[in-house]
Amino acid sequence: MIPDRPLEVLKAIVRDYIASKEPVGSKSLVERHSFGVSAATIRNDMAILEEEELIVAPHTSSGRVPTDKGYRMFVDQLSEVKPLSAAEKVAIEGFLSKSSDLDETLSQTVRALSQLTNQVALVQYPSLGRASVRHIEIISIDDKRLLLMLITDSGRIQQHVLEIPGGYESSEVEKFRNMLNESLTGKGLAEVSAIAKTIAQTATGKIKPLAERVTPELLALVDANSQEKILLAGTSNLARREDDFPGSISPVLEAIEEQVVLLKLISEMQADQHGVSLLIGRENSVDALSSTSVVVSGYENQGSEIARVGVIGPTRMDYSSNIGAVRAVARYLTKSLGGSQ
Amino acid sequence: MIPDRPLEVLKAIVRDYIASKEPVGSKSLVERHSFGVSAATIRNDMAILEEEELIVAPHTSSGRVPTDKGYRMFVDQLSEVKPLSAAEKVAIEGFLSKSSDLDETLSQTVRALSQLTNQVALVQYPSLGRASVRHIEIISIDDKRLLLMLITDSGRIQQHVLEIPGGYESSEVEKFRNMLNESLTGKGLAEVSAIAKTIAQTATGKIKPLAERVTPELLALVDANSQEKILLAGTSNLARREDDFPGSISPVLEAIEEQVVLLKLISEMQADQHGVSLLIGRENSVDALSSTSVVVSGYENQGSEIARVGVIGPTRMDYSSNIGAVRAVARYLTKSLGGSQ
DNA sequence: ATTGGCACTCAGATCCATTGAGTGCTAATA
DNA sequence: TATTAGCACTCAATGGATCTGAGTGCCAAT
Repeated sequence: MIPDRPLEVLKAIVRDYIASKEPVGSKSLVERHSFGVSAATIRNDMAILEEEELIVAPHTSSGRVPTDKGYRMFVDQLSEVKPLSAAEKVAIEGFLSKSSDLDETLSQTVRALSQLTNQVALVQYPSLGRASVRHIEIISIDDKRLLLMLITDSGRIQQHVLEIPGGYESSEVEKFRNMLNESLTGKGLAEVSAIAKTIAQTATGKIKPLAERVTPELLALVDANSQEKILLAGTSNLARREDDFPGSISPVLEAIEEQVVLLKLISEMQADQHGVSLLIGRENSVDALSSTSVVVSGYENQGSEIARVGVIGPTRMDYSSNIGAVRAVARYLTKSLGGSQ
Repeated sequence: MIPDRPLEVLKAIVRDYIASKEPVGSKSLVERHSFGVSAATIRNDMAILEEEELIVAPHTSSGRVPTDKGYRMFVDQLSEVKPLSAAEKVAIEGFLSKSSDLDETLSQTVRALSQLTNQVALVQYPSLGRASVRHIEIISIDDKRLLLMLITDSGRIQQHVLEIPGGYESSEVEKFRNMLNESLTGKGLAEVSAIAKTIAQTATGKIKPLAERVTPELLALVDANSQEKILLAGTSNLARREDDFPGSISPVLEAIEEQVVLLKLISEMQADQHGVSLLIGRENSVDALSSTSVVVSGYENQGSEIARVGVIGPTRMDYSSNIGAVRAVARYLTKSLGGSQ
């Protein structure tokens, strides 16, 4: 275990390094913080930290820089996160309280979070999981085309236009729609597939061709709905911190645009203390993101987590305030969804 | 007017500079192209070009670099654009032929274009303009909430969830919906406002409160529909060309994230030759975009342009192939919309 | 356990000379 | 008149060489 003062030294190093981006040395450390001991003593402490691979020297006899492990220890020690300022709270409320529309709410949220943190913000759409069918609608667009809609209880709406080359009769559509809703409303998305197939098979008469045409599309919608989706905002915030990335930022941006990878990443993260979960540097498995950290939290609807929201930025980030912001936004989001659901 | 050979020299300079990013000098010019004259002669020609501010020397006695004006002259001289390769055509077809859903089509398009050009691609959602109402739908979500939908003939679907605190009766909703559709279907979005208000005013009895609640939301939808929207893809392509931007890329990325600005920009562009329109460098009014060029084309539905699609990249871009790609994608998009509309 | 002292290290800044691609000009040439 | 060869000149970039200073590690003294 690491003794007390060395731990304090680590914290000081992390804070100073985050603030200055300069490797921090024993002397500047004693100058800026009042440890009550000499630089030589601090050096001894730093030797311990280096031994533990919590800090590292970029080159022989230069200041030290925290390692991923160092950052990790730092955030794990973080007993309290920086609360939002009143102004920030007002800003969030203003952003989120306006709409009862899921799409709008999420896109406003992600923008708010990116502005709040000056990082790239991301929010995951509520997906499959425990989502269930709230309503299925089939709307006639013209004589040959229908609009099929699936609304889930998480508020997500998915639609698809399909063509019926031979046309259709609206009474049949009506009948079929009612059949679908009667047997599917309230059912979990996972169950939809089996039930819908049964309906399609048992359909008779004029409805049969319609059912055969619509059912696969409905399943596709369910699929699309269970397909994860992410909203991003503030990519330029990453670019503004160019020098925090060794070579070029472009691989980082590429990785972030790659939604599949990101989704996998944030889905696998487990919330720890503060209800927030984070991956620091190489703790995540994506190579291009090895000098970024990800901070996410879950947001809830009806008491259970439905998706995640967070930020991604350089490892050298202000963890305390980012954790605070992510947590706060996640809560507001939960509240905002709860209110309108 | 500029004589023939100097013009050829300009073209050669642009091409070489685009390829190498190095200021190009008279000697390398005669080496790489067969002008049949000596370097000294080329130097004289270059003096003319410099006089006309078509090229400029980054520092005294270095090679020359095209100015915005030089690029402009270059593209205006461009008699034919690079056609897509067979492979590229196949790629586009593969991308676009899959869906009849506007959202999907556009998002696939923008991704295809960004991959094709290795630039940031953008596509504008069809908006107001000549769009008209195809259908209005009101769907009951639960006993206190309705989903209001507006479908335009451009295929754009806009929806909004609204709460009716006091609940509603489905027969009234039905009746009101029919009223709306009867008077609004086929009408231009611009006319909707007036008509809807009349309906709301003439509504009587039980429908009245419903009408009063729904109408403003409907207008908001029309508004949202006329509100321009842009889809972006491939931002990391810009980052990959970092060195083409003097200071840092981050202001460029910021400007691109600023949809309002971008929209204004591309809306004001007038198609010239090739059915494609471009802004080179400072020809656009956005300061942060002074070292980028924008290439856009319109795509059509039912014979008239409904929105635009294009790319944005460093001034030092391969205009020929980008123009070709944008034009091709715009055509495919028109075709793809036409086919399913 | 802490500290003052000291020799040592090394990245980064500064200075300088060299190099070479490129220019502009002039006088000769076709 | 248009082209060219020749030449002096410019200047960014390159590559040492040197200097500087923040910072280290270690040791002997407290």
